[in-house]
Amino acid sequence: MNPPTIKDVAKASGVSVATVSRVLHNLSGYSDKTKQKVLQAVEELGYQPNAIARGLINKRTQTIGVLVPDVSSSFSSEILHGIEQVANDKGFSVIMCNTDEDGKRTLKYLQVLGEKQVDGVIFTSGSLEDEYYKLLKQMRVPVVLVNTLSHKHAIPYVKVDDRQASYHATEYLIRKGHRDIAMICGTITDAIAGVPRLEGYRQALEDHGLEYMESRVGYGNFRLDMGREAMKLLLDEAPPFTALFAASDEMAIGAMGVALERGLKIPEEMSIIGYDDLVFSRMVFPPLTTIHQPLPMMGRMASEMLIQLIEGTDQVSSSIVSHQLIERQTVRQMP
Amino acid sequence: MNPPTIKDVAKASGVSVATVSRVLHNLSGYSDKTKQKVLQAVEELGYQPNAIARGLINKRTQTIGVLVPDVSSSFSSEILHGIEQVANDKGFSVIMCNTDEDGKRTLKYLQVLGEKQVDGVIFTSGSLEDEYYKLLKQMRVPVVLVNTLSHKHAIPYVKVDDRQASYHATEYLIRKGHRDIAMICGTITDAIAGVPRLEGYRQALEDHGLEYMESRVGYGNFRLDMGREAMKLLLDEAPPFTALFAASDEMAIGAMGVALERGLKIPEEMSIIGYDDLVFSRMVFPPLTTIHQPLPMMGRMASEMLIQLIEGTDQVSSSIVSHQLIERQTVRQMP
DNA sequence: TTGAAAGCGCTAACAG
DNA sequence: CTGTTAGCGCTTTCAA
Repeated sequence: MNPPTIKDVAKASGVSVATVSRVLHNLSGYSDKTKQKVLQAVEELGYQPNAIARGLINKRTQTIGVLVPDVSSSFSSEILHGIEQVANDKGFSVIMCNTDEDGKRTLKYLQVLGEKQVDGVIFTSGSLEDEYYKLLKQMRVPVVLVNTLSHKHAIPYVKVDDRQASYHATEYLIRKGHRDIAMICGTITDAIAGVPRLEGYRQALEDHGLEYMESRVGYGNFRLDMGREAMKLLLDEAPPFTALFAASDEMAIGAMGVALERGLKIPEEMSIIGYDDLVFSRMVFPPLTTIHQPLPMMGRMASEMLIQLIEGTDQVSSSIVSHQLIERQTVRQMP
Repeated sequence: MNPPTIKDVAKASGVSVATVSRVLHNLSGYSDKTKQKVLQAVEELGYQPNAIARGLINKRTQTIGVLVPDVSSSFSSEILHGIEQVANDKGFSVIMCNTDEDGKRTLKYLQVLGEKQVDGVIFTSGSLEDEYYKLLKQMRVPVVLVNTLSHKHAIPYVKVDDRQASYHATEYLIRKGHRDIAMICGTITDAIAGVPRLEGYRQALEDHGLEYMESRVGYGNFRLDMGREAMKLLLDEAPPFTALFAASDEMAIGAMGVALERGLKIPEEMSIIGYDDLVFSRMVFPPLTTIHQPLPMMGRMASEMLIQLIEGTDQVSSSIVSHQLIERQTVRQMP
């Protein structure tokens, strides 16, 4: 048999569907006796409201869509976790969309989210292309950005100040007595996460009277393997350096591996500072000193903002969350 | 204005909604001319079908629910990634539910998934309690299990043979010449992932004429910190050992950290083999030798099975996927 | 080749 | 306090 509907409950309890609906929503307008009857029927039939039917009428699905570049990365999944947490608390489900950083896929997801009538969407990490924006606009639902932002469109976001954080990391190395500091930066075509980090590094160097040397910066894509490659290149071809700032923990750890393989002691002979503070950064040995981004919290904040918007708040303001420098054991104090 | 509906398209193209529906679904029964008109109207209005309304009628939402204990863990998110991938390919969205291994939350999620009329659910890692089963049954949709199984209920699953894999890991250590082998096993109350791994270890020892010593097994909960604690205890109180088998990579890495902190060289003075092969296990230094579980693939398989079931296949068979021993650099060949 | 109409399960006036 | 009814946007007979 088919699952029981509100009609079945009505019949079983001898009242109308309207009344059933009323007691289900705790509205007023029925006697205590009917309430009992209805509740009992609900119980007996094992009735569950149909959220689809409800959504059709309310124009609310209590569902949000979240786009992430790669769920299986620690980075994305920590944010996702935060998002899911508050969404669930506030009665929203999350449809998770793994874009693979692929435009086609992203577009398709947006399309589907639209058709599924999600109440809002959270877009994480990556640049919000015009095409995306167009679709998003078309779906007429609130959007919030996490770990990215749009210069072109006024969309609320949650993000740390990369430039400042990079500056902080570099300056820390300088304070520790390092004067020859290399950097492995992320995708350089990435205006959001790539460029500002490089700038922060450069600025810190200059502010402290240290020369910025193009030959001391390697380029990666934030991932481990590119961190390794960049480190090899740096070690082979750059002017010698005693410290390295990597624009992501993955790259830092990759670089660390290369250094260790070459017999360099960390931090005695090579200091390394990362960026992100992924969960496993404290697991490696020696534990990685890094810039902490409060990923789960950023997810939670985004979720909260989005839901406020959904519930009718006109405006929420973007949030620059503060990073934190976590000292562990990969940076040495120079004599 | 409200988003355009099929009615608007009908009006704009001067035909009935039935006809619009027909061309949208590529059914037969309209002239080429009408088709053009309709398509043009769709285009002009920017019409998007409403999947909610569609779902109400079809009793199909093209959505599945996935329950994971902790998205932010590498373990869960790798499986999730696999699931999402094929789901998306086959036109399904995934609602992700983070249970936190909490019964109440799980129950609530199941409830919501039921109300949202998902077409199926995938349950990962953890024991399928009777209460869960009851709700699942009530929602009348197919279910598949990943990285767990149910002895009580006949539900298809995808899983590696833990006992065998543990045996394999232990035997490998023995082949490498180790005779004093400790183990850190997972939650011992976990009949699915805990006990069998311990048994495999024990069996391997016995089959090779080695004594199984209760004092050489530590207990953890699969997580890093417990791995650390267990290792400390083992190092302090167990009879000396040259090799360790940890029932999860996290614990292996935790144990590795402790060994390293105490000045033990890995693998020269302490060999370690893990279990899972999480992405970061190759990132640590030295890279971890471990039992590989094809997590993303298991996710993909589960997704495929579930969708087959949804599309009407009567039965699918459970799948014991094979593990693989990945030799990296944490196990030493004894002289 | 087309359209009218019933109805999916529910909510929300409106009328008693 | 309670029931009737008109949709929500769509699919699908059934007739034309």
